[in-house]
Amino acid sequence: MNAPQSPSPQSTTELPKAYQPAEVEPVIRARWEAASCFHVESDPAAASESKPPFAIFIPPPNVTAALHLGHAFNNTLQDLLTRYHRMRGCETLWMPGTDHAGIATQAVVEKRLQLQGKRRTDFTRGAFIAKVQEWKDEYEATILAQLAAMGCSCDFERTRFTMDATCATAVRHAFFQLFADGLIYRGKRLVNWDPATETALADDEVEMEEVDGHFWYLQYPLSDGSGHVTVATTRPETMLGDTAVGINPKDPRAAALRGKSVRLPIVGRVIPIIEDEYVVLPVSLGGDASDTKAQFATGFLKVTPAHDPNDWELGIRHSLAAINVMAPNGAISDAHGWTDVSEEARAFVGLTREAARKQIVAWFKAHGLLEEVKPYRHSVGHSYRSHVPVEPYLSDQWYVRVTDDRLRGTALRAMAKDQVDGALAPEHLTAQPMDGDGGLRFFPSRYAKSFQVWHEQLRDWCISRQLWWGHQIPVWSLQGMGKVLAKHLGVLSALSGARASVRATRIADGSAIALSALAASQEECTIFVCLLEDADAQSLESLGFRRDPDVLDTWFSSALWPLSTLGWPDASRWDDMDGLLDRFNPSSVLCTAREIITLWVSRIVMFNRYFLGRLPFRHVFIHAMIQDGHGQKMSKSLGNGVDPRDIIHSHGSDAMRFTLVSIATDTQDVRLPVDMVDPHSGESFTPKWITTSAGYTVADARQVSPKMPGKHMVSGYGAATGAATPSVEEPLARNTSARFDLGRNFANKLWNATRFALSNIAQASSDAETRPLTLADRWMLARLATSARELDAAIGAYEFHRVADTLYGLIWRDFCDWYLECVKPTIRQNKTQQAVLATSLNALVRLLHPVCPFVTETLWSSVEGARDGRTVAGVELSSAPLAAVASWPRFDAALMDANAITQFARVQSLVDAIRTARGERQVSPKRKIKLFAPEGVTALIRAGDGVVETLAGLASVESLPLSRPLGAVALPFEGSEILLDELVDAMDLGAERARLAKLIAERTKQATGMRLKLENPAYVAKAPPEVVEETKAKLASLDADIQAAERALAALPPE
RNA sequence: GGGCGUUUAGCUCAGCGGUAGAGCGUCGCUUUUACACAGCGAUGGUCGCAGGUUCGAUCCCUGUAGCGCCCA
Repeated sequence: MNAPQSPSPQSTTELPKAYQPAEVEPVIRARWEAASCFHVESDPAAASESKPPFAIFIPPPNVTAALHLGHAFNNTLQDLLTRYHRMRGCETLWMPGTDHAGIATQAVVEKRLQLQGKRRTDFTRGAFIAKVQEWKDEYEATILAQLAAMGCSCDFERTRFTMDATCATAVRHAFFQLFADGLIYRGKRLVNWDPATETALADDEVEMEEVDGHFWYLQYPLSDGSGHVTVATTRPETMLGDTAVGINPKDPRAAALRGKSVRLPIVGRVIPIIEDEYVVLPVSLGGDASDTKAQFATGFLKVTPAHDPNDWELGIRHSLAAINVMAPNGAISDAHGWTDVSEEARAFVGLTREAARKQIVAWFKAHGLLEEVKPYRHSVGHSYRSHVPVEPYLSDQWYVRVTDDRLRGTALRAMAKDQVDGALAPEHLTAQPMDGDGGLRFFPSRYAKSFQVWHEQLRDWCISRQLWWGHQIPVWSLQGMGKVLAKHLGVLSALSGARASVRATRIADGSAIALSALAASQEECTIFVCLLEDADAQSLESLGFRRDPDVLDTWFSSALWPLSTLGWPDASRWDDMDGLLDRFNPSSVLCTAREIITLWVSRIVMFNRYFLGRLPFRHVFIHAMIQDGHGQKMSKSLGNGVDPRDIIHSHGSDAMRFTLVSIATDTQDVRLPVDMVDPHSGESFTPKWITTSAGYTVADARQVSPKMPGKHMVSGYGAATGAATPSVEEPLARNTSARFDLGRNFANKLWNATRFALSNIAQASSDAETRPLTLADRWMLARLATSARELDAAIGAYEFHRVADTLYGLIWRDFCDWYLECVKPTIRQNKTQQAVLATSLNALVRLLHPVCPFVTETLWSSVEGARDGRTVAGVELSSAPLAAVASWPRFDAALMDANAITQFARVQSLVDAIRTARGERQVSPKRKIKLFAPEGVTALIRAGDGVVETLAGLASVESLPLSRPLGAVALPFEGSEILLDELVDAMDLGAERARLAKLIAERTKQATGMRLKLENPAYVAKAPPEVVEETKAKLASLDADIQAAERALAALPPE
């Protein structure tokens, strides 16, 4: 860090009347940047002061698009934690960066090319990647600018990107090690295939959608001509690849059909009838009537192993062929494994799957083999990217064997013991105990279950993607007869085992073959070579080896984020990274949303533990998802996502942050009603909503200016869908939301309170004296101390709305509404009080800083200056050049003066009672009144050092006179009667009677409730004694109040 | 079909065993030199519904309905 600058005392006249975030924020950001105060040094000596480490890795946002309010929420909470721990004296690192988001980013770039009539394949791979890179550069810059605008205290000098050299090196090393350790394999499997983008999708990239479809009932003739069976299918087009018909062995018809076969229509293929428990029995034959499938089933199942995951399993059990009848684009094809194409079938080759479905159904109908068609609503997997139905597709893919105990087991064993539901299965516990076992904790705890269940149901992870944008798989392969391939082994052995890992498989069934057995093999085989360095590729390629064209699933690189960003596996290769891995991994907490638990959290835990033997983080904090005002997730395609810069523009960064913190409860979702800002008038308004065909409520693409009906604007929905194009005449409207008024008003309140406090301290009288602490002083210090404790507890529990509530109550309610009002008459003469005020203000600014860094930093130098020479014993506030590096205030326990808190609460209720009496009668604040009260109350008022007189507008306080003054208003207070005289010129006797009668009725109702309770012997016997005592005390107080009110009523002159 | 969450003042949400709170909104009063992005006061709720446990339920349990998300 740079040398601290001494705070320059600012005269309060420099502070404008209202807080102007737009003017201040860039200045403050520059100040932080100049001080480099968010950067951690790599030099291990810098960490030698035994500062505890605190680290957060940002969930790297996709470079697909700019950040929306969901990200703002996520990052605000991370920044709160980061700034808080920095102030607490931790060595603090918040690692920023972005994610390349393979499919999503490639898709947006391809979409953009499509508008120009071009396709990805019109370019070379390198040229296309360059285009994606341009997009990435633009959005990465946008995202980083957004983070900075939000005030995020990231170590921006360390910003990483999942495809930069540092991360790429980590990815390469991780892949190599997993490959060498046998945890990566190549498999022919059914994958979730997106025929539009022609790539495999992970399970979690598939979205289930309800679709209105049909069950078609197709007759397949028995090959011996003895009849037919009827299969029910939702996907008739796949029948071209059928290789069996299944029947349940419990089906009474099974015995008669045993050993028989069917001649597949159109194709002519003769396929067996097989028996398997999996086949659903129709309801008529004893099937489960509550199972929809049983209601539609015929008992005969067409089995298409190459086009259905369940059929694939059946195929393995019954050794059936898997015949793939589709091309990667989803069209019927005879070029991808289908060889017995009949003349009749040839007509269908080349049709899209949709067309093929129609024509095959038509064929069956035309040939009298379509028995029936029934409508059927069912859920169908769709690509989360292209939104077309996903095709189960047979292809060669790379997998990570995450089901291995070395991965899944370590992730499960990492869970905190008390968060594990039940007991972990023995197969997850076979590995040796590892550092970090039981050390992973979820907040809120219920999310631990999602983590656990996901792992228990885990399947191997398909990591290859048929894309160009991403980390290309570092495996080179060559096919050929085993003994021919064996000739290359000499060259391969020249590559050291530390640089290359070699494996061979048989093409026929994909089974492994030992390299030593290759020379004797007559079979067609493939040699796979995984290289650690590209430098070795040339020698392989000269032998005819070719690199796998696919890239890795984005999550593979994301999963390495806490490793790769710190230079793993070898930090010495990079500048300024020595020692970081050991200091900041494990990190402290991961902050993210629940949708990421499976995609990301799980995989980071597995990888970090596998490669480093450590937890990547100790805590996982899952926050709510921000929805729009209609309960819909903010999404790019709907354009209902709000750019945080819009909110910063309308309300300021601190306002946005404070409001976001205040809505961070532990629920799953928070709704944020969104308004629009008219670019023509600058006024915000509620846009005109429409409902899309998919049922979403969105702001209509074009909106009319509410103030200038001739003018129009474009909504986010309009821009996102292309339904309207923003122009100079019709600009894109910014969003805003009245919810952020809370934060804006709050920041402004602090601003003005500070102006006021500073001016009073600055204009202190020359004859000001040192005096004992007043009740209000002691109370304010006690409130600060207890609030600081509450903030520590709330942050420690990741219950952030409690942070906002506590700060709001402390600053607005306690400090502004009460303390400042209390000290107004005395502050200029009372040196002690000036010290309390300066100290309180200073502590408040520190306590608020993690939530509202800009306004607090702006006020910092003035507030620090005002404290100069004025400190209060028991409050520890070490001086600092910037709020960002100031210490978190510490308060001696002795300051938590319970007596001051109780007594001040009595003062407050007395003031409230008098104010209510004034308010009810609309008495001007200028009018000073007289109070007559019994000794207990006047003692309290004396203890308040003038506070009651000031706040309640009292001219005098006197003992109760023997005779009640005419026109005095009586109030019950703490069971006795107090009189307000000269409150009104003429008493409205009727209103007075009504008020007292209403008061008596209310208290009597309450008292009756208490009395009934106390008359219940079970209550007195079983309720805790202190609760019973409390009830008795309350009842006594109510009764006294009632009596006082009755006396007052009786004393009113007759009408 | 399984899991999770949610239903509390007009709106957005806290509270989660001792007969209900906040912010905004609404309605009064106040332009009193910190703040009208304000102050003071008021109005407003049979805490989704039905059972149960308990001396006592908005809070715990069971059932039920609506809404939302995740997984199959």
